[in-house]
Amino acid sequence: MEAFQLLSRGGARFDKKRFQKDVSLFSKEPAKSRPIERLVDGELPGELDYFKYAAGGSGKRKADSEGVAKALKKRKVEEEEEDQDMEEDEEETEADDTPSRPRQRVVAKGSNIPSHTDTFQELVERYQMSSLLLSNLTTYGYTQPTGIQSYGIPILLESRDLAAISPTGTGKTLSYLLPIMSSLGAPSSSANSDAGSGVRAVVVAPTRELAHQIHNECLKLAQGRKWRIVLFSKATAGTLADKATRDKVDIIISTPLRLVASLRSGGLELNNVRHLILDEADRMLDSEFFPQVEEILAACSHPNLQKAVFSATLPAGAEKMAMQMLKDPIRVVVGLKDTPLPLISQSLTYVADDPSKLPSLLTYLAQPYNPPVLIFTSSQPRATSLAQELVLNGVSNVDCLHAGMTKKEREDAVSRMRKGESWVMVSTEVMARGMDFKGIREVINYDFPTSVQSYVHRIGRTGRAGREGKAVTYFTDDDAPFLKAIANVLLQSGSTVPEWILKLPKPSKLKRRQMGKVKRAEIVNPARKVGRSDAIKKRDMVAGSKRRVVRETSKSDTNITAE
DNA sequence: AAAAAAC
Repeated sequence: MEAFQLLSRGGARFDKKRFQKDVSLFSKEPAKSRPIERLVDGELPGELDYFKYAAGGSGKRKADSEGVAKALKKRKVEEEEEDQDMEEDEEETEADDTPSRPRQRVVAKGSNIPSHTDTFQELVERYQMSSLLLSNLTTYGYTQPTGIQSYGIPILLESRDLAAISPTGTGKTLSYLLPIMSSLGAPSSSANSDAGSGVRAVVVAPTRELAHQIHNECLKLAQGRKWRIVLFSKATAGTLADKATRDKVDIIISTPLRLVASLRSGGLELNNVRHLILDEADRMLDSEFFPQVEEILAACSHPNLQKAVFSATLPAGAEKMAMQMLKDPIRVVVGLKDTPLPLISQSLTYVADDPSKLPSLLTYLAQPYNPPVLIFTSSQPRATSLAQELVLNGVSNVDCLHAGMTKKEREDAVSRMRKGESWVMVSTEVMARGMDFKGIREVINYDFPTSVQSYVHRIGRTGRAGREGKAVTYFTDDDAPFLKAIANVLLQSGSTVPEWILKLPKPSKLKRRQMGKVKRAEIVNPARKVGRSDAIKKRDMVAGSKRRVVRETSKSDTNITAE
């Protein structure tokens, strides 16, 4: 492993000049005002109207396309009905982010919704936010609140519970950190603190790396104040066993299991916690994490506990759980739920089978590309071996990161990434959520994501804070059953999908057949055949012009955005 | 639906 890392750092093949030339060649200036096509109700932008392709096709294909059209329509209708359902207050506006960013629809739903704010300054007058916080915001370049910030911050400052759904890279972290720090007032170490003793705010996130990143953000905001903000880890758990020390802690940022371990050992009390935040809420509420979250919830016994959940994705089941957990919550949705940012240009690339992936990737990396590139694989061993393969094939500055590595290895990998030393980072789902590497221009899904949520979060590592991004997803014949779901995500966020994908049998049908509701021998094979023959046709086409698939899907999406 | 992540 060490040898591998040395190799990957390898200076020998490192040709910086050539590399820089390549980069400048390919890094086009980000369009200042990107043309945005709005979705008008009941109407699709021409580029999205792929149904027209189906017109001359077979009945089957047409039916499928109509199915998709219906699904899209249905979703719209649902959203509208949802809006109409509300007897309580509702606010809907176009939140204007910084001029360079696309406007995104913000829908706030709930009782007595506090009005949003267009500036951070306003918070000083309205909520007596300290001017120190304001100046820290300015120092770190937060000039104007994003959609989720302008709505979420007042809600949290008015002590309301909140479920916030906002796309990747739109500033969710600040949306909860700022109100927490503002309403905590004086650090509990100060003499005139009347806040009682013990930890007063807890932020829970699913990975160490993310917790670490949130901690860093928190420290920035806290500059100039004697807050005690603790990133929970093995080391800090020891010190916190001392009650006197523990009582001076203001904010804890932790992964759930770490927190639960401390609760169980009796080394930690959360009975004075006033603010509890679940970041990446859908992940925190899934079957693996939820029992731990429940334990944390139970330990937060203060009657004035404020709870809030944040995520870019919140499937119906998770949302229900969240809403049950929250008290008289306000639900804020920015953009369209479970949909990536339109700034990310997405494409699907067919690679017949697993062995064909590596050559495709190598071909891709042999050409000028925009580093750093983040590559996702489906397992830790696959991440490791892919990274090794890339190094063996002469790719420079390859790095690897997964949860099987030691804490130190992980930290080092992240810091190399932050410093821009990694050009190619191979990783697993650990990196899928929340991580904010500003420079990432491209995400490659080497292994197909296992859910729509995973896809949305993975590609959300690029296109952050108003920048453009690119996401390529490899798929094989085996991925066919899940291809359509992802293809719909592309469509909804304004990227185009090769028309032939729509000919694939519906996932439900495939699955039903695989489950053997009908005789296997009869059904499974024909089902496979349908998928295969399409795939083979496509393969032939690809063989004829290797890059066409990529071209096809990515060319036209440069100018299309949708909400 | 399924792997990865949490200690």
